[in-house]
Amino acid sequence: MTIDNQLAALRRGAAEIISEEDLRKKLQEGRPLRIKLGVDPTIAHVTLGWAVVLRKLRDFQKFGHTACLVIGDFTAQIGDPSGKSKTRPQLTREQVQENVAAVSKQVYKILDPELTEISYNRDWLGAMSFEDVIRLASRYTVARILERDDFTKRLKEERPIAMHEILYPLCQGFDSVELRADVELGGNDQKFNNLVGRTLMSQYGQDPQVVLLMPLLVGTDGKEKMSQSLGNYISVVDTPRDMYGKTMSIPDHLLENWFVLCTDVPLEEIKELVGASQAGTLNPRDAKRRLAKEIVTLYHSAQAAEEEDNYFIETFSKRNQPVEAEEASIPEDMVSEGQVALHVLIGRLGLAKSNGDAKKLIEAGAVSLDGEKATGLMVPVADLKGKVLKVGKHQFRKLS
RNA sequence: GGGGAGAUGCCCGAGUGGCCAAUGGGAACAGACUGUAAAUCUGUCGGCGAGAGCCUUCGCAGGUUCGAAUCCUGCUCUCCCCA
Repeated sequence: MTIDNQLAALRRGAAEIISEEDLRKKLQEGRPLRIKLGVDPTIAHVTLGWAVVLRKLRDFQKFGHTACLVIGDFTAQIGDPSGKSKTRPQLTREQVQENVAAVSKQVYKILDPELTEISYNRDWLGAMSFEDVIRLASRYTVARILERDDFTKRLKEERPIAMHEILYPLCQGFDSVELRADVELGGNDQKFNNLVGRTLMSQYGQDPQVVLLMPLLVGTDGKEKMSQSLGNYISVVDTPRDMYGKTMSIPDHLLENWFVLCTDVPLEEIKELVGASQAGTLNPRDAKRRLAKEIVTLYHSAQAAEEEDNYFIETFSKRNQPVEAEEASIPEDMVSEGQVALHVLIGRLGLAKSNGDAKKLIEAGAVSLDGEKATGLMVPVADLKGKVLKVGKHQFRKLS
């Protein structure tokens, strides 16, 4: 594959490459490049948002380059200074390794393990003496650190900035020095940190890394970036049903963004799909169905995607009872005098946050049995068995 | 070191002794409408309980009072101004 073709593939979806010329030069050297990606050890899921960057990393692997994952077990104590997170407790190496082991199963759904190298930044950051820290800190100025958006904003809003937070970008930058990274990948919000890496590398006499930034994937809520803590995410290990359903629930304006960042559909085709749905010649819903199928195919299978598409049309478009719903049996101890308290049952089945919540849902008309709205709380068991209980828009249980 | 302001429910923000589980907005959830989209309208929005009601919440710990988010004391944290 020619360098131009490689570049084109790597450029797909990228928000910014600093700089493309540098990247070209590095690619021309013909050796396996070291592509760095920082990993937050506190995460439990690989979300589609993170997958955007991982998929880009995989693109590099396809061209024979090495993925260098840096587990930020040291930096996690600080927490990226978004101002939201407080200083977090130090995790033990064991805890971190457990998390990493759990998450790497998901990561390798995307990455090639053969070309992946994992390191922990506590190994070098934790070993630094106070003197080392001072020396590192002297390489950067306060004014430049405060250029970072978060800091500027917090300063203006009179919100606190702790001393250690301003060291965060330096820590991350130093990782690049330690790893001798050729390229650092990141979400667009990592731009500042990654550029610090460039500066520090030159200061330490290294060839500065190329920074490749991917746009942030907007979450299912259509507003915030997809993240675990906001709950607006799809995990790569979500069931095909959830994955498909959540995708269908994203706002239309996300279509293009998601197609480009989450699928391998060629750009020209995406343009057509998006154009047609905007022009009204294609129902945006159908474009979204395509998107949902692509995503399910990627993480499960084409067959699963087909099945979920059918299920979706049958259950939601045609509003039929689901053909197959998860079975749930009514616990014996809940039956008294032949009656069952419906809200308690819903609570017990985990379909609502609490019994009180379940009661409110019933009052709001969000609960139905075989399509009939439930009204009372006490229901004879006989009227429940064999019926499909629906709670909210998409939770179904076949009672037995 | 000195002076001033502040900490309220998921978030923002009212509330200065009883009518406060706490106005309002946002978020969230649900209903209608739809395409599990958007917009709009409606309802819910601390927990438990069939219910009466009970329990927990207004930075933390004590105190005053029949009664405190509201008053007093101590503590913790944050911001601003001066040095």
